[in-house]
Parts: sequence; structure tokens; C-alpha cells
Amino acid sequence: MSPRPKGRTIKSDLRERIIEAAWEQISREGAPALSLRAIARDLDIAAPSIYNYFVDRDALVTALILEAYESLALHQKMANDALPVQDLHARLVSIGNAYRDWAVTYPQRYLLIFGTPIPGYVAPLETIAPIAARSLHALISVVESFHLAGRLKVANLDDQTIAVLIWTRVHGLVLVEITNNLPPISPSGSQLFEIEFRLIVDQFFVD
Amino acid sequence: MSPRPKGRTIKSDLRERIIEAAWEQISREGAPALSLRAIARDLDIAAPSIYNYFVDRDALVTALILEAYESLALHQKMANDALPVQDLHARLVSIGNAYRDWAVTYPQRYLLIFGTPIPGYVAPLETIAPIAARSLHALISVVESFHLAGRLKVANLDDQTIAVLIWTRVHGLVLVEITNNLPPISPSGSQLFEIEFRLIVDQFFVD
DNA sequence: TACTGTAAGCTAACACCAGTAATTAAGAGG
DNA sequence: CCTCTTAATTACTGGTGTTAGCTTACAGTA
Repeated sequence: MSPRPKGRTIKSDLRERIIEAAWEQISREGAPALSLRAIARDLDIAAPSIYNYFVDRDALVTALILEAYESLALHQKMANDALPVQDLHARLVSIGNAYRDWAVTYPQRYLLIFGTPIPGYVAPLETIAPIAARSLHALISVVESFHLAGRLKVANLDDQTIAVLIWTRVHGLVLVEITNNLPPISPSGSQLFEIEFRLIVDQFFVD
Repeated sequence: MSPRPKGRTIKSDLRERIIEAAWEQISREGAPALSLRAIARDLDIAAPSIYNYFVDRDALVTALILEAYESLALHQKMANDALPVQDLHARLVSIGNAYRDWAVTYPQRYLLIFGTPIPGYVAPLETIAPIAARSLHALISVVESFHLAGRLKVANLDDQTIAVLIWTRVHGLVLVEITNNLPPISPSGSQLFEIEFRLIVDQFFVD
């Protein structure tokens, strides 16, 4: 219709600055400590102004979760695409390493997505589910490729289930590492990851 | 030295009632929503009275975490002791099932222990670590028994590492289940657990 | 019995939080 | 120039953890 009024397009880009400040705060203090008023202080604005851009705190959290999934999915895709299609083993390892790297680089984002839900927050599944699925897509497609190549060791499980199991194994390991719940006697997170990933490959795929 | 004054021992047992109310609240609303004032309302006392029994909110949380670990460790021990010492496979399965059962029965307690830390809370490791270790004890001892019986399939990993890996697998699965992060297409939590546990046994132990 | 000290409750208050209502300043379009 | 909309503001409500200071009841002692 009518061209976007200039005032709007030029508009202060405050929405993005709010999200940026929120990330800044999350990486410092963790997701559950996210405070609209602290964001407002950081940005030198009045707290209620945030409500011009997000209907409430949950809406902001949802936006952050979407961004985090987006980032994770992108890293997965890059790790996957970085290697030749036919080298399934290399692609699998690349995906796995990229997954852990992302998690330990952005532990608070990882926890925001997969950790204990924030007190009052309930994720709008219909918004998040599609993009959440995308972060598993690279893994599923590699498993399917192994299957098509006849290189699956387990015959009685379908590809999706295998992918989910691989994911929960990696997820559990990564989560334990970034929440500092590794037993003190155990090997380091990265060592353990390497061992576990070898075991995963060994159990499911002909190398 | 001098005998505990009667007034103290008879004392209102308020401390236990606070903890009880806290559990009640946690199972309803989840750990991060725990509120001292809400507890006080439930018990018809003034909020600051709680500070007679816990130096601050974190101290209460620590007490709750200890109780939760205690309960988990006890369940593990019972599951372990319920079966003959020599039937390693049965004991392992029993431990595994008990672990998941406990987690799905008390999801909020499980999340309290292993989930995203509560906003300001930092766990006093020296208090928690010993009892936390106990909840892995049953598993470690079974793995050691398998080792002594010469029934370990993997030769290059020590018992502790194997136990930790088994735990992180089960942990990841259980956590994904109770935080509702299972991909919609995947099998149910209990089915997945059964599959995964079979894979675990198959990979590490001679049956 | 009367006195004293302490433990454990209380109210009041502070500083923070999310969110709402009402108001103002500024700019766009007629 | 006037009006309408948008995005900012301040003021406020009701929630949170926590501290300070007061009060009450009771144990131990003289």
C-alpha cells in the first residue's frame, strides 16, 4: 500500500538492541536471571518501552530461543556442508564436533533451549517445533545416507530413532559438561566426548 | 555438653514443615519458581521467620538438593540390593529402570538436581559432591563386578569411565523426556529407554 | 518467686522484579 | 494547521528476597 513511513523504517532499531542486550545479559548471568529492567538500564531507556516491541517477557524469551535454534541449526548445516557428500563418516564427526563446540561456546544459549524451562515460561510449540526440528536435520540426513549406503549395523531400528538416540547421548554428555555435573574423577568433557562419539559410530555404522 | 534444652528439641518442627511446603511447591510449579513468601503463606507464618532456619534462600535450596540426592541414592541402592549379587545383568537393568522411574516420578526433583541452576544459586560443591557421588555408586559397583567377572566387552576404558558414559546416556534420555524435548516423531520415553538400555548392555557387557 | 538471656516469632521497610495505565512529544498525512 | 498514530515517558500495583528492630515466651539461675 502506502510506502512505509520514514519514521518507522529508520526507527531506532531498538528491538534489535533489546535482543542484543538480552544476549549480553544471558551470557553473563544465565537465562533465568534475564530481567527486562536490567536490559532497560543497559540501554538507558525506561523499562516499559520494551513492551512496545515484545508483548511480555515471554515473547522476548521466545524470540531469543528462536535465534538460538537458528544459530545452532546454521552451525550444524555448515559443519555438514563443509565436507563431501559421500564421506559419511567425516560428515558425522563434523556434525558431532560442531554440536559440542556450539554448546560449549554458548552454554547459556544451549541451556536456554534445552535446560530447565524458565519459571512461568511455556514455549509456544507451534512456533518453535519447526525450527527445533531443523537442528536435528543434519544428523538425520547423515543417518539416512548411511542407511541408503547399506552401512547401518542395527537393522531393527529406523533412521529417526537412531538419530534421536545419538542426539540424546551427545545431549546428555554436553549438558552434564556445561552444567558442571561431571563426576570429579571422570575424564574431561572433550575427552569423554571423543570416546563417546567413537562408541556411537562403532555401534551404529560400518566405518 | 549440657543437655539440649527442652524448648529446642520440642521446637515447632517448623524447619521440616518449611521443607515439606517447599517440595509441595516445587512439584506444583517447578524449582525455579520456589518462593519463600509463598512457603510462608502456606504455613501461615511471616516470611522472615524462615530465616530462623535457613540463612537464605540458597541454604533452603541446598537442603532440598541434598534431600533429593539422598532419595535418588536410596532408590538406586534398593534397586541394586533387591537382586542377587551374582546376577549382574538383572542388577544393571534394575538400577537403570529405578533411575528412570525416579526421574519421571519426581521430574521437578530431578531438574532441581541436574537442570539449569536456579538464577543466583551456586551449589556448595564440598557439601553436595559426596552425596552426589553416592547416586552413581550402585552403577559403578555393577560395572566393576562385570569387570571382575571378565564380562566387559570394551578393554580400553576403565570402569569409572564406562559408568559415567552409561549415566550420561541415561541422563540425556531421561532429561529430554521430562523436559518435553523429545522430537514429536520419536518413540515414547519408555520405549526409547528400553531400546537404549538394550544397546548399552549390548555394547559394554557380555550378557 | 523474680530476673535475665536467648530463641523465635513478628511488623516495617528496602531494593528489586514484571506488567499496566495514563500521559506526553514528535512526526506524517490530509 | 490540525489531527492521528507511534513510541517514548512517569507513576503505580503487586510480587520477590532480605534486613533491622521489636516483642514475646520460656529456660536457667539467684
